Amino acid sequence: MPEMPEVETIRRTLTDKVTGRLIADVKLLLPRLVKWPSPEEFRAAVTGSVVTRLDRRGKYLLFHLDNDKVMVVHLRMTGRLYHVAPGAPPDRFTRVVFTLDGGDALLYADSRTLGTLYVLPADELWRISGLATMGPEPLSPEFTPEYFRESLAGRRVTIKGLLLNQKLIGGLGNIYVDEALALAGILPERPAASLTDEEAARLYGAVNAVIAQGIEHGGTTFRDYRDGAGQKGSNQHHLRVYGRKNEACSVCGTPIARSEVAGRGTHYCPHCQH
DNA sequence: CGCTCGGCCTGTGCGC
DNA sequence: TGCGCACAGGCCGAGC
Repeated sequence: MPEMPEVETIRRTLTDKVTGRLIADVKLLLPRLVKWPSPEEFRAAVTGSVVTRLDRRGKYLLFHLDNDKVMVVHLRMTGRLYHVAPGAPPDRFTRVVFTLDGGDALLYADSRTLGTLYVLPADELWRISGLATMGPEPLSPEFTPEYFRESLAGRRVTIKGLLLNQKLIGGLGNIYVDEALALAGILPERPAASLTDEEAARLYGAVNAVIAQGIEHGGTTFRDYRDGAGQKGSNQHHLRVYGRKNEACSVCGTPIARSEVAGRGTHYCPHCQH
């Protein structure tokens, strides 16, 4: 579910709840979600450790532990990670329970069970290929207009497909790609290399803008997404095209269209985007 | 190497 | 009301 703004919101809302806290117990209700090492080793490594820092890279959350290991969580489509008080009502989709020393807990819930968990020595994070190959993130110093423009050169893939490629830009997903293209006035199926320098500059600014807006509004909740306190985001009220098929474009009134680009449901304004 | 497609899983909402 | 189908915010690996 979550893209960079959602994962960043989870990180921000969870930081104070977990930093400096002892993980007293780990219940793996669905052990196959642990991708590295074995579920037994995962449980042994995490139990009894203290969280020293909570980081994010792209859509990955990184819990640094005081045993020089890092617990890595990727929520994929429907994962949720949130803090609950002692005795809180159970989440129907709870897959992992991290009980903290105060009896409160960090829950990992996931209806489609596509999420992934790992624990690794801090210097072996390269074992997670998606982390090792991730490109620069929007709003980061490495993500420059020049980097973006050069990334488009010679690319025959659609501009939407390129924006979704985590090796080139880390953290974008289906919602924010559609939103950035709408803000920039560019059609999703355009070949990446066909963008002019002016269009590339506009899209660069739009990518940063929609991500910043998503974070500002605490993420986009359509169905499953919740922040680290279990609360919904509000960015769904500020979207231009995503999920608005047949609704009037806020700029020109033309009905928003939906098609498939790069294998994903795609929303755009057929009048404003070229 | 670049790119597309199928697969992974389960739940929900819609049309009939 | 019940049923089948389309669709879902991500990513990896196979194959062209």
